[in-house]
Amino acid sequence: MTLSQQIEQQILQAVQQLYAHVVTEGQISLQPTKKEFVGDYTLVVFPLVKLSGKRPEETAEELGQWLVEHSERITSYNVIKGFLNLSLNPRLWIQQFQKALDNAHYGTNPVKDDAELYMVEYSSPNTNKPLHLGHVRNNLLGFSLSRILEANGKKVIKTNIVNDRGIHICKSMLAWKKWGKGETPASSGKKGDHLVGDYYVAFDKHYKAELAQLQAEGKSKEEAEAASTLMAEARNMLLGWEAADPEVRSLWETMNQWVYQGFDATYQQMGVAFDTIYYESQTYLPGKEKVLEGLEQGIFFRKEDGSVWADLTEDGLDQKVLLRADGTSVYMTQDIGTASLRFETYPIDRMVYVVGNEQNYHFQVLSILLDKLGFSWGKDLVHFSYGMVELPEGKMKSREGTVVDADDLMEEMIRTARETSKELGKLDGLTDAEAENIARMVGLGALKYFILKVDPKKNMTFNPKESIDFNGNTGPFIQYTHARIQSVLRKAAESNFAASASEDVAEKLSEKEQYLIRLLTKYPNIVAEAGTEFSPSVVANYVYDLAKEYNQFYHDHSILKENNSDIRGFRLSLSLLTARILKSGMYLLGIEVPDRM
RNA sequence: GGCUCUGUAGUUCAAUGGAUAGAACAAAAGUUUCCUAAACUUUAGAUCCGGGUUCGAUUCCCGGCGGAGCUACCA
Repeated sequence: MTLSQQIEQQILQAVQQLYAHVVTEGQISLQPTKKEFVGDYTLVVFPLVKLSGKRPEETAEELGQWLVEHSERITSYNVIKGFLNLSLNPRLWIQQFQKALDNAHYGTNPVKDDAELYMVEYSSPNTNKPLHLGHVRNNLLGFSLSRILEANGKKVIKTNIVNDRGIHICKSMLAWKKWGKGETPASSGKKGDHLVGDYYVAFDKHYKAELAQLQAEGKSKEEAEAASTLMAEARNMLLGWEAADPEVRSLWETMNQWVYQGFDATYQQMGVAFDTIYYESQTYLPGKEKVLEGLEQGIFFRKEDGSVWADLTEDGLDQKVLLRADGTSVYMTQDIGTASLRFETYPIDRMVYVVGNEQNYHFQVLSILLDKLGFSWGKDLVHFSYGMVELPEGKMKSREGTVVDADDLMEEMIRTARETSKELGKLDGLTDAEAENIARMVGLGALKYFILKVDPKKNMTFNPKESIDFNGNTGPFIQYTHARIQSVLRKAAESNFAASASEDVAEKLSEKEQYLIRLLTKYPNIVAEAGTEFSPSVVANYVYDLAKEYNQFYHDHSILKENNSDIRGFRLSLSLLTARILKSGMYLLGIEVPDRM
């Protein structure tokens, strides 16, 4: 039982004794006392005045008196309006603190054999272009969420669905065939995903030129699109792919391999990984089967043109196409296939899709369709829906060249970190490799923290030129605090100063120290909240608060120069636990923290 | 039109229905003989509008207004 739960129990008793009413925990509103008031926990008494039949202040007074008399834990109280502030025996806090210190994995729960299995899908790229800013948010959220779930004792399988087939892929292939002159990543020195992306852009450019030409000849836009030979060739290539034409398949495999090598490099730099990867080319056929089975069972229906549909009007939605008139599959078909394959392979308890909120409707429909098909888990799937990343000038548009490339962005962040470190003279005495590693951690830390501190469901604005700072509420601020503590701990070790947590210091603590202890002991609640809310931002905001609080403490108190060894030892413990929690919290965000910077 | 999300300082973000709405950046002014100044301190600055529920509303409900997205035989 946690400290606050123990207090709650005693409040329940107090209410029962004083007012002869049995209340449950849910009716009690106990919260940590705000900084500007004296006390540890605050009981909001307004909800209880009906039971007491007295004014709020009077009720609070009575409860406060009873609690001080009957509880060893509560030493004093004060009443402000309807708020009863309770002060605890300071030794209780030292005990809590000691417990945290003794647990190397404080705040997280071990994953047991019988734990629930969560599968988390994220990233989900297309193989026709490199990853961009939108993918960055997706990847960071998916990866962090996986770690948060693990910290809450869940088994997690991280997965990715790669959209590796379709007309868009054929466009890149066709452009390469026409204008590539045999260029390869090796021959050009380009990253494979960028190289393929360049041909996707090249297709678009030539296609536009062709349309302009046709329109200049007097055709309407629609006529021009219908008459385009380029598009016809691309479609023809897709048919070739579907028919397993060896030449098309061979080119497809070659170019996809280039892309995967590029993606792997990006994922590695970003620090994210997957346990298993699915490819649309392997799941669309099983998806078709499921749809056709559904058709036989009368769950779906066929229109005169041959297309297959689901009627969701009873669910308040529209009709949804599942197979085109020519029998080919759509996005939904493939997602049905992927889901059923996954559930056949793994004993999944919860399927979590990390996908942008633009697809809310898609997942609403997917859930219903899976349920109709008889998959009991369908209605339980979780769409972790996050907001778009917008630029100051609005949405990213590849046609207008405003897409922020993931590789460029990371490189830019690391470069800035490198330069800043150099300017601040932080690199003295470090090898080049050490300096570079720090620049990498700091640059990526700044980027990741910037994105993860925002509530996932909100759209966010990203200004490539101004957004990312290294001061204030940022990743580097937290990393810096950690490095600073490590420096103190190194020096303490040199002087043979030991960390300790004697209860005798309890009465001697400053307000800052007391507050820091309270903040530190909140960490398990934060991890739990992040897990139930599916929200890395909860962790991000907490580690920032903690770092800020520690820096104030650090500024106001001497650690190594403190003569009283109990106090010095305690401050060392405080530093130690802060560093450990900062590191742990940042780990949950997928952010590394350096020991010096 | 319908559905979903969203609206907080100049800007980017916080706030289980609770006390005087917190930070950061930008602006102004300070702190280095002392454990890392990527730090610390101070000043100025905000809940889109109108109703309702409540002892209490940034939060919940209704109605406006603004922003984003979906409503594809693209993924």
